[in-house]
Amino acid sequence: MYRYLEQRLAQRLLEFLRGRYPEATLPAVVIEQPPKVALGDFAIPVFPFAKPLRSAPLKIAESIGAEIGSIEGIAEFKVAPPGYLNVRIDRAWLAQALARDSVPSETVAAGKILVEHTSINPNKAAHIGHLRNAVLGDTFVRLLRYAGCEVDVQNYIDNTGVQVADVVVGFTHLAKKSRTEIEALTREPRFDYYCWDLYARVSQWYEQDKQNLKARSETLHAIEEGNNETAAVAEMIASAVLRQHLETMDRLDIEYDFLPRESEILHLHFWDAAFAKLKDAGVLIYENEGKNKGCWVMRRAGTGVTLAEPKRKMRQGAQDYDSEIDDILTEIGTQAGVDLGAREISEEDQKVIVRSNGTVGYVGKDIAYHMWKFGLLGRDFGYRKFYRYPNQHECWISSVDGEKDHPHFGDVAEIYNVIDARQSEAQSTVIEALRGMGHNEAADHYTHFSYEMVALTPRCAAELGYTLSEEDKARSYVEVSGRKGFGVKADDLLDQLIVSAKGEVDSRHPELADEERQSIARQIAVGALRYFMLKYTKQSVIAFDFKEALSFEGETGPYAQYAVVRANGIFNKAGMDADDFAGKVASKISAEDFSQFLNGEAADEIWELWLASSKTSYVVNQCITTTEPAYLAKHAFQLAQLFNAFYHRYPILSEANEKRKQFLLATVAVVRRELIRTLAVMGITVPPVM
RNA sequence: GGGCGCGUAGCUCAAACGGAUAGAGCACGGGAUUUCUAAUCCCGGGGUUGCAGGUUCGAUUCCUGCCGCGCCUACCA
Repeated sequence: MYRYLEQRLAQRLLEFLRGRYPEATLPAVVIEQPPKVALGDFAIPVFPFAKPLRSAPLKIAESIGAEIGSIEGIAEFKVAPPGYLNVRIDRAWLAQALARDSVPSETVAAGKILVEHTSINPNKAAHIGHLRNAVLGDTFVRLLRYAGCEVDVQNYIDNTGVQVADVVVGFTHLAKKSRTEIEALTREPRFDYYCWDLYARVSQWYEQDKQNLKARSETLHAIEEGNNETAAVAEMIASAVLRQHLETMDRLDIEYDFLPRESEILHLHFWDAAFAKLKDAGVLIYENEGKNKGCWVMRRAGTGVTLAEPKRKMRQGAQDYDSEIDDILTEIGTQAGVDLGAREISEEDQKVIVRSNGTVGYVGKDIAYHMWKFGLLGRDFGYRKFYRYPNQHECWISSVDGEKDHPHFGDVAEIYNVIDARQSEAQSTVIEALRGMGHNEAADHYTHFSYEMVALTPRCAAELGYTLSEEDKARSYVEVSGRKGFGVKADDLLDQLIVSAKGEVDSRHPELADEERQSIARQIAVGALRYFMLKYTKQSVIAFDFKEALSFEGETGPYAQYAVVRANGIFNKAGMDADDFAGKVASKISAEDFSQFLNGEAADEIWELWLASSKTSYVVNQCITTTEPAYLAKHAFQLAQLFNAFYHRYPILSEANEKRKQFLLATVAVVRRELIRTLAVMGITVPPVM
């Protein structure tokens, strides 16, 4: 509702200004939120209008407030020095709309959206870095779905890379296991943990003697080749580890629709199709000399002069974009002696796509894969059922020979790739390749959802028994490394959270059956973990520390869950059903009652709760446009915090004035509803008791 | 060397688009309801937003330079 009102206000303001000052070129109207509710609910800084209108900010604010006329849902305009026009929402109007839970119709962009996340190499157990990726990705999927978008979720599996080869080498050369022995191991519950250790051992083994690396290249070659014993073993291992990753993520309620694998990109010759198109478009250049002699190379993203990017940014950002900029940029290019059609790329700006031996690197495969995503490749995967979730949801996997009946993946309008910041150059290269082939539309709808890594604090590393170099000890964090077996495994962390939560539940609710306490503990653990991964903004490196991650107090998931449990407690005590009450709120409280109980300074505190409750869709929208789910966590925390203060200050069931009691119950019901929704988008459910 | 990012309270982090007195949590000190209540609430100390300039009515936010830190920069994936 808040978003709806903001849009309406912005529109009316624009109409008014255009009508009132037809000659003046006016800056864009910005609508902000005042620092305090007492000031108002929206704030419009009018400073930018002072110069074009040749008038003092306060005067302008005054005239707008006086002349704009009435707007439904807006109560009044108030001028505030040094130059703000503050807007008060009609509190009763908004409360009624919220009580009815009326959702203004929204237009959703047409076309399917593809979100790719998780993408763990299937050669070891998932660790906390992977958890951040999966939680961010899954939450973004939920955000898009909440906004009404149609979304496919993909988890890309690199099952033919060196990482898988390494663990195969571990089984064959170090553990010396036969195929049947390995097969038996894959059925063990923590096969991925076994691989975790083996992978670390293999890395050490390579370091002991560089000759050992021969085993790696032979194995890798055999895997890529396919149709042999080594490839079959690799496939068996990768599939088993993948299955365990899916189980791990399912513990956090994270599901996928499709698992495209590199092996099919290879065996279905996606690259051949892409290669031909890239050569035709002149994106790839054959290098005749230098260190990259005999390779097909591409210009590294971000090097050289390109006009497309700055122009696009200007178009999006500036309303007064002037086509003259076009000419200016071309002029600059000419003066600098840059011929945009030039084929020469300096050696350091070259990115090798096809090696001199004719094999393609991973960026090349990624380009082909992304052409497939946008339906630009002219080829498709085969599809096979791979994993059925307990809720019967089917997850498909790529296959050379697919099943006859299958859903259609790919060919989407927009994609989001949740991949950590270290890969931003590779991502940009793929985007530039699309642009180079003339697929600007696709490139514009390609978003690298970039985030920073999860690292360990030196203290945490010490707790886990790792010995650090003096240099590392001095750092504020140390990068995790699957190769070294250095990190916190996802399942271990979740197990630890569950144990910790279970202890709390046991002491608080000894009357419950153990099974029930276990289930509550799981919900709390998932809430804590998912919240923890979401509360940091994407570009912040999470320096992981057990103390922070295991906390259930303050700005945490359990804090927010607890607020809902408290709200439920009120209704339970009153012998009412919370959802049922929420559905009838609108008919129970008249506009006069709302008006009476929400207006006046004393009501500001409760109004703040209603106002915050109205912001869910506003926040969801903000999260999507900025690809930043952290705002959602902030919203949940704010709702919970306001509610807890309210809960403490206002006794509800003992309220003598019956109308006021109904109003207070309505407040609880609406906040509860919005908090449950917000948590659901974060993938967090609420236990019956805590 | 080049590219990207970061630097805010003792610690971990907020402050989208430049806006009103830079906010939370943790930690620390003090306090709270016979109630729907303690995974909670209230109060308190804590800050020259790395440094120096610039643009602006206004800068944590934009620009330039410097200092410090991280990541990327393979014919690995």
